[in-house]
Amino acid sequence: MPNKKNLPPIDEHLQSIPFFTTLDASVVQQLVKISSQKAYHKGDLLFCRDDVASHIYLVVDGWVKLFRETLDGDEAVIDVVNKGQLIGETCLFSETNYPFDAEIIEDATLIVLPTDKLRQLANENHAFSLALLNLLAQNQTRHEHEIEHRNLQNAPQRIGCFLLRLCKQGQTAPITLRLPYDKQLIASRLGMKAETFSRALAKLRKEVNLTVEGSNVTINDLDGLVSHVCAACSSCFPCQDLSKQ
Amino acid sequence: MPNKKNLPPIDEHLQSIPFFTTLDASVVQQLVKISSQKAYHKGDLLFCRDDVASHIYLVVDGWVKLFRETLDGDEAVIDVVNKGQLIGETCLFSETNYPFDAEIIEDATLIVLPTDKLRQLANENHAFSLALLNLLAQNQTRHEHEIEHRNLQNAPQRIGCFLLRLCKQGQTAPITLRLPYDKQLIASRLGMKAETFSRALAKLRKEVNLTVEGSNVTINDLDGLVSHVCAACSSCFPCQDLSKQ
DNA sequence: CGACGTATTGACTCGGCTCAAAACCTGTGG
DNA sequence: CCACAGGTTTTGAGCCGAGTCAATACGTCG
Repeated sequence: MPNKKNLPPIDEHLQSIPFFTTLDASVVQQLVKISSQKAYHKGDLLFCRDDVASHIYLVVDGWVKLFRETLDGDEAVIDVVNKGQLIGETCLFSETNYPFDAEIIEDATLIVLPTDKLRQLANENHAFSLALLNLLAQNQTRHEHEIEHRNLQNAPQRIGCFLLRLCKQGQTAPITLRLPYDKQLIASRLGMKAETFSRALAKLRKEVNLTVEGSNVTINDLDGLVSHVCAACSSCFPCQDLSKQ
Repeated sequence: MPNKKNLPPIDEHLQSIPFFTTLDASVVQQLVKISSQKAYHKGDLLFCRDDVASHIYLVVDGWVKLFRETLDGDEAVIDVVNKGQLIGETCLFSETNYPFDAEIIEDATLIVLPTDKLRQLANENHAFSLALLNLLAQNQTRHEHEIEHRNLQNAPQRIGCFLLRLCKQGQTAPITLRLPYDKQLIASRLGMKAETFSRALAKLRKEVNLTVEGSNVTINDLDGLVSHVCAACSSCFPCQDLSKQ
């Protein structure tokens, strides 16, 4: 599954990842020393729930689905993460085993970090702990919003919200964007079924003037979309806290 | 609203709170020095969303509702917290203003901690940062489960899950417990309406043999309840990770 | 006892789910 | 270049769980 060929050096990517930019050079150097970079392909299973968490991962590129399966065979998508996000970071502290399954859903490049070394680094290096605190605090806020969204927004609104979060800060008027992974998965990511997604997107299309062609979506009336979506939310676009999805 | 009369010394409570027991005496002393303890009454508003987060709080006793309001006037309950839980801790790091409203819903005693001092302590004291990391990591896992629950469990199952989490580790056979706050709020905490709660509890009562008298609930068939509830969840009772609600 | 807040019940609506069929894509091999 | 196979997405019909609104019951406190 993983391959190691033809990857640019780790340092090169680190600049562009928010989590690392707050760290000073010496810590980054230590991180580079203990980490490696690997490429993964769509469909690869990164790890399973309850496996001992020997490594945690930082996404350089691509998309990874984090999910759980119930006894009934149902699946809950906890999150779908991309560039700049850590995977399995809770295992550095509160638990030793992964709390979910992780699957690559778009070809990905990940930085692989051994848990024990990282734990040690956190114990020895105060600055690194503080960076992690920042990250976890941000995650917490993000999760709280997620709970709110799944509670108060209906299907079309959740989709609209998802689209808005794909927009780059400061874009205007007609915005065309490409859905980052297939509709099936976006549906689960938003806590609905694929059929519901399809119908809800169609509804949204009419109500706020979207153009949909395959996985390209154009927002023709940004203000209209915002007022439709953000009425059922406690924050309003552009919701900075949530910029990282 | 808050009053200061007749409260036992802070130190006395700290022993019993998990977050503090991992800290060594010197840190606890520092915390005691900068903190005060206050009593609040049902209905008090602790703080509002977007207020500058001058203090964060540790619950010694009582229940506090954390919630958000949308433009539409709808309300989403993010969490309802009690003994041992921190309130507003994300404001130490990722943001300066409270991300939700907080209201006292059962008479409460809180330890009040000034944000700036606490931030300073985290910056100076590595052990304290590590304790916070632990806490935030635990929170994250808890929130991820919450997302799963609201996704996969139906109303009766969510109620059953709530009841199970009220059980103390190791209890058996007929367990009687008292609902910690009114049914209206439990309903919102579980992401449903009061009427739905009422009907769903009635349904659960028949299906797994509960006895309900006002706010006292007796679980007559623990295994039955567990198998009914935990089928729609990726964890199974007793789900240790979630012990703190 | 009456009054108010909380909880339950009833009748109805509606959003999202299920299952099944059709349409649409994309890539492959002839 | 077309035909076909596989997956993905859309559409349709019907169902069911949860929400809504309004009325009733219950409890508790004055």
